[in-house]
Amino acid sequence: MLNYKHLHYFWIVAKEGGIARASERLFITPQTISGQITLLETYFGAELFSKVGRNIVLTETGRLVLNFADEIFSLGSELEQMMNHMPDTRLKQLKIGVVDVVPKPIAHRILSPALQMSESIRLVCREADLDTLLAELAVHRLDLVIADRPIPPTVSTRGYSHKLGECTVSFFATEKLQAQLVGDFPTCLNNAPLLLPSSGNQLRADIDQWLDKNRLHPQIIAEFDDSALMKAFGQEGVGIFIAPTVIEQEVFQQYNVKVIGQTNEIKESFYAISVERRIKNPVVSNIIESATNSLFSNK
Amino acid sequence: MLNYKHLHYFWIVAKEGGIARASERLFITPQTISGQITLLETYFGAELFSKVGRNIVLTETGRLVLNFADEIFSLGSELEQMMNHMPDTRLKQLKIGVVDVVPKPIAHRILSPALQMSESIRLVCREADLDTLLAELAVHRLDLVIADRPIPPTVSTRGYSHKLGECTVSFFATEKLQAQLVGDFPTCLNNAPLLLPSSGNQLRADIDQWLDKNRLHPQIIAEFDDSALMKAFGQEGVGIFIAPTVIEQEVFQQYNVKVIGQTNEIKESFYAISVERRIKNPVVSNIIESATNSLFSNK
DNA sequence: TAGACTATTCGTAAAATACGAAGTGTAAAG
DNA sequence: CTTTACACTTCGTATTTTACGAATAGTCTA
Repeated sequence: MLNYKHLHYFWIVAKEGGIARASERLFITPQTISGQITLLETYFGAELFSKVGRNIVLTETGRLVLNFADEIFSLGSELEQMMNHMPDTRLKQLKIGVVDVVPKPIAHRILSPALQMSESIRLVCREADLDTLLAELAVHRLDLVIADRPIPPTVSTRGYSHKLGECTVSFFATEKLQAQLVGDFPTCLNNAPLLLPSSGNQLRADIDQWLDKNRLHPQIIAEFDDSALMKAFGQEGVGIFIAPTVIEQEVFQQYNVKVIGQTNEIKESFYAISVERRIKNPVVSNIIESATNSLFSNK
Repeated sequence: MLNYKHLHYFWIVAKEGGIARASERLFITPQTISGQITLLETYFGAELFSKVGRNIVLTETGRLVLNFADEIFSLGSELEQMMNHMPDTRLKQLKIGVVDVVPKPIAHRILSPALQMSESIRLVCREADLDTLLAELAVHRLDLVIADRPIPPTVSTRGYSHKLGECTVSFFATEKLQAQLVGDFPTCLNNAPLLLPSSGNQLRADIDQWLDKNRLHPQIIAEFDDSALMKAFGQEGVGIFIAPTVIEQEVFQQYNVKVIGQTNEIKESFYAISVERRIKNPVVSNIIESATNSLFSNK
């Protein structure tokens, strides 16, 4: 096994041009360095330095080795530098995956308890589709996944879904678009332009079922994986979109739209998915507990 | 100072996915590895692994460090591999610089004693102009320089010139070119096409002086740094060229030309230049001795 | 030729690394 | 639900590696 300490001494000696100068820089006596370099030469089975006068100079082989040492130790010091400039990572960081169909204000409500806890923690949020996040959860790259549905039985990943709560949804549209609608809600949805979550999401299935049951036939303009992107389109008056009733206020403010109707028949649910049945991480259990108790209760 | 042994254990553990498996591969007990990795984490001031169940997994920081470790240790094993496949470099290699104006057959004659010695040595020849070679000699990248002149006093480089011998030169030309010449040698050189070593070489200075003294005015077609290149041009009948008389045979055979004349007034000398006055390398001293004694004596 | 300088060898001291014994916590099997 | 097996860790001690002081050998400079 190559001894990197020996190689390091060799490197310094080669760069300083002598054992004496290297010893001054390393605060190590010359005889030690000399000995260690001899050991390295024995290991390699090749002379790295040759004596000339009272000095030593690199042999051809030595020059070859020096090239490698240069690369190796510059990588090493790069690594050290990186670690020095790292914000102290020993304070726990909590890695959360949020399925992109979950509305951002909801995600914020669910996660905010983590930031209000006494211990200072770093929240690391990652957004993607459910499959991707479950895969990362499986290899412990995530501590928790926030989704709009429980873990699908078709997925091989092990995991436990904790229901956080459910809420009704409202339909939003810009004032201008609202004026063009004919009839009352929900009849007015017929032939109206509609923006929907993409297939495969729980909410989408519920919406489709509800539309079917009520014999409503809107014009589906677009489908989105990301709820925020959908709202951005909605803000431009492209179509009607759907969001949880509890975040009406945020949606009004942020997107400048109005509610055109609301139904109790569609419920959007939210789940926290973890690898372990019994949550051990205190922060995670706090999040789940808070959400279960008060997320959609009296707010 | 970063401990590369610790980093190496970290690397194996990360790649094997656990301390237990790493310990089997390294033939080192788990408790040692565990301890060393803890030391590395303390040094970095960051957790590299986090426990999950009874296993450990990389933290975000750990993944970052792993990237560096990957590069560092693949360089290391590349280095080891290189050293394993190296022809045993402990057998001495003799690095010789040959000034390019020195005719190749002469260089071969001078150096051949080195290859016939009992100890097996590797001869490393480098060809360039005198200045370049002297610079490399100064930093001990060469053991000896073969030149056609002693070390110039203008050069700051320290070094000692050992005269190896001198010899007369002959003028060569293709048969066809020879037929076109008018008059006897050396008068025939007037207006004849001539190929010469480039300025700055000792031989060139001698030739110029000789031409001047004999009131000869040849037509100088081209100048060459490299004697072999000059002969290659001569072979094509472009002009007359000059080479040591002692290698007439080789020149006839190789370049298909004939001698048109010879003078005792121009002598080409050869020198061995070393850094030390007293030669200590036995092979080098053998070369110098052999050349001094028998290079141009009775061959 | 003396004195300064560089590298080296040797024996010993200090530091690091490795191991055995024992302990903790987790997951899987009975 | 208990038992067993497994993965990692802690502690004290043995071993190996690394570092140093003293002394040697060779080289350059004044």
